Amino acid sequence: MKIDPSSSADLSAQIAKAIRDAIIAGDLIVDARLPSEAELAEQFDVSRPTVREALKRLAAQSLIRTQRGAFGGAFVNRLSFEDAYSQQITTSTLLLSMNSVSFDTACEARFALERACAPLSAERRSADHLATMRAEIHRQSQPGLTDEAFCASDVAFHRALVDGAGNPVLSYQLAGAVEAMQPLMNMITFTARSREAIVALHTQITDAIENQKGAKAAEGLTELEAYTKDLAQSVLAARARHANAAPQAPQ
Amino acid sequence: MKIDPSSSADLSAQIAKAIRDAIIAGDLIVDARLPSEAELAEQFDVSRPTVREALKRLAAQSLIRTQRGAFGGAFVNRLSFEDAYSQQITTSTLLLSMNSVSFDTACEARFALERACAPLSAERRSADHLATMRAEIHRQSQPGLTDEAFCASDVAFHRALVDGAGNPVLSYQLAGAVEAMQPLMNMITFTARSREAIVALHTQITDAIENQKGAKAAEGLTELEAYTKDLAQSVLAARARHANAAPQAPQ
DNA sequence: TGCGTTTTAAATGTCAGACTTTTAAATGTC
DNA sequence: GACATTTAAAAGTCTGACATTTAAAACGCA
Repeated sequence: MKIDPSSSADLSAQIAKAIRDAIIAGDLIVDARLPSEAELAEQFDVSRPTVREALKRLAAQSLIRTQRGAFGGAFVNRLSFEDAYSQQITTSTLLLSMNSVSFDTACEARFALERACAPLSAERRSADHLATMRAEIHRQSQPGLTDEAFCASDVAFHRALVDGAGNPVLSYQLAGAVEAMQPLMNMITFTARSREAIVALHTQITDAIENQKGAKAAEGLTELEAYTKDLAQSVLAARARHANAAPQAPQ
Repeated sequence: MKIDPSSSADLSAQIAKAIRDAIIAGDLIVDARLPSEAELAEQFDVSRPTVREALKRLAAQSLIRTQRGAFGGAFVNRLSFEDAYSQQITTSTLLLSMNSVSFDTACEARFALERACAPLSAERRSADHLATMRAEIHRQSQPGLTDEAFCASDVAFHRALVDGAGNPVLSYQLAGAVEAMQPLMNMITFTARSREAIVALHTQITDAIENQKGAKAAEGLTELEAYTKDLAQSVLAARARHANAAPQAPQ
């Protein structure tokens, strides 16, 4: 584990990279204790604050955890699925919001991935997953529901569908795709009418999953994708018309 | 943007969270300049090293970039697809290596996701993507290729297949699934015989993509998945037999 | 006036040393 | 042996300083 003193990069970044590489290469196994900050400072020939900055970088990626007190220190963290989920969601959300990705592109990706889960989910879904899906559909039919709550329930429904496949790796990958769409979905105002159609499609999909008809569930998802895209398009068109009819002064 | 001084959590973690939330909420837009470290220290009523640790946490997630010099500082970073790719790959790789995910589970997830791209790729693939796929197949048929080079070429082939769908969000999501498998794939020794079969399946998939037969390409991927799983199973079985025949002393 | 050079100030990067707080092991006491 | 006390190690934090980088401002020269 060495750093290049002639490099122009931040020392803390170099040190973080050296340690990260050691973890990825397996030189530092899970729960292994890193040397103390003072020892690392001596090893890399830098000051303790610099080492600390490097360690904070690793902590931000959940690669290490720190513990205070005697026999404390920095330990290689076992990256849990939960940690990976939330990182995935943060990254995906920011990626979508910062890169002017079109609604259609994001929507297409999300439903394509979700269709990949459908056959597995149809094969393996437990009573639990089905119950969750039914419960969320029921919630979505409640008239007084806010748009935010409807979207949250929508996410929960699709999460249950994905989790039904019983493959944690798949669930992890899909977490970003499904959850990161929520802010985009929130931009669409759901009328009572559109909610009805979505609930109908959700029911159709759930029925297919329950009857272990993977292909039929995938079809339902395709219909839902088409409907969502149409909805978004009409909302955007209406917004554009409104902007033309009553133009706002540019900010 | 406030922190809770009574919280037991690290100050730098709290500060990082406050800034991260502001970015996600859109209060800090892309390329906006954060206050200088000294100003942030005053705002949050902490010292500059503490602020720096918080900023390094954000830098580790590519949320900000820093620039030295007058009128430098920390700026909200536009999370590029490239940055998102590499984070995705790092996270996925560590997740698989640290959580005793079975080869079958990872393999299933990867091919399920890849099948989701097949119809889109068949519809939209450019000459470029097809050329890349053919070139990688050709490389894979070279007899002198090392196992590492074969695996790298395999990844490149599948990347081209995924990129052929022309959906950057999909490419981003798949990056982790495909690349993170490489270390697991490397554990399997490819004999000349198995390479032949894989090249044949790759050719079959490429032909289907070229002829815009998405379903046929998906079938090819299913066959490839089955073949890969079989291969892994036989390798593991052979390894277990060997271990029984000539048991190693436990470490 | 206009262009190139130099100066300067603001900001990050780094260091040294000190103090605080937490924690668990070691020690002592009943 | 169980419980309280001491102690030392380590992270967390602060202060203050210096080094380095960088772009804008000031300056000088033609």
